[in-house]
Amino acid sequence: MKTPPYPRSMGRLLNTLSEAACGLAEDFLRPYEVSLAQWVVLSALWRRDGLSVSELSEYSGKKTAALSRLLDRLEDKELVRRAGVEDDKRSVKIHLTKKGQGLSHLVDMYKHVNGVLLADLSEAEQEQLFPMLERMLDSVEGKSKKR
Amino acid sequence: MKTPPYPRSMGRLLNTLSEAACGLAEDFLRPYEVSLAQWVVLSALWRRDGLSVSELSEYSGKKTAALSRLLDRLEDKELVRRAGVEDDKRSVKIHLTKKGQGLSHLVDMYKHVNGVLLADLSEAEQEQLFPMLERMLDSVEGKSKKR
DNA sequence: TGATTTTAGTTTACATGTAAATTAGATGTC
DNA sequence: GACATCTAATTTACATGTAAACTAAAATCA
Repeated sequence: MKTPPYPRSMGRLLNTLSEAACGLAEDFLRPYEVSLAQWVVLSALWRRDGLSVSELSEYSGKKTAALSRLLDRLEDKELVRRAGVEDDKRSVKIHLTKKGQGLSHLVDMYKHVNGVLLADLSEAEQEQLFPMLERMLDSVEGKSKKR
Repeated sequence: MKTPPYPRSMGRLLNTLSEAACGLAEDFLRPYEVSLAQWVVLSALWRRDGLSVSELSEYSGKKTAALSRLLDRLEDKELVRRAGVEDDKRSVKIHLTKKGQGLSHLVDMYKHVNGVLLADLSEAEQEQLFPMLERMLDSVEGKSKKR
């Protein structure tokens, strides 16, 4: 049973595209035994080490509850380590281990995905596409119950 | 910590958009106590009742393993019911209950999401946007390890 | 200062997705 | 017909996301 051609659903198209893009990323990361969710957190730390859980949440868009457990796994893999903060004992800063730093070249993973996604679009088309998508995002965020 | 402006990541943009669109859909469905994942399955059945698990898998893009459990919940909610097939006793057909049929107006939920997503794009822009996204999808599916 | 409210992070319960193993029933081939 | 193989669906183990409850510490304020 195929998706009916009309009326077209932008939501579904975005969803399919997003999952396809995630699939590419997962394929790329699989040899390194890092999940896409983990990569998102690591990529923040590769850019700036020692972020707090809250900062990672803001960066990644994930709730701290989700991060808490994800960080457990990154610690199990010895890619990061939690460190208490002297000034504010509620806060926890996350640091890369040597092993975690060793994967820092993966920070460019998204370029590989970008390359595949944009392979068939001209520069001019990309110039049109990005702003349209960004305006679409503005529309949704204006309507969203969150925020 | 904000997303850096350059280089732009199409993967991330698509992901953010997709999640925002899913959020809209979830908000819309919340009063009916139906999740988006459940809606996808129900929407297939509202169009054609009595699909098998495999057919639902093909339609929804979900693995049968995921559907199996999701259908358990839809059965718990008494929205669908499983029925064995005489000809092939491995196969299971899924039928809407009266209660499930009673929600069939939700089949148009995606139009609400479409409306918000496309609110700020002209007809002409939409005519450009859909084909570009579809070409992007073709690019990914050409590269994907799956299929 | 002492009580109240916020904030940071964690934990728990639940829904969902994947991969891999399992079960039972078709199918195909000799 | 009997054995090997394929297929449909389920089950299990695990990662991840959400919401809500919980803990501990900081900040506010009367």
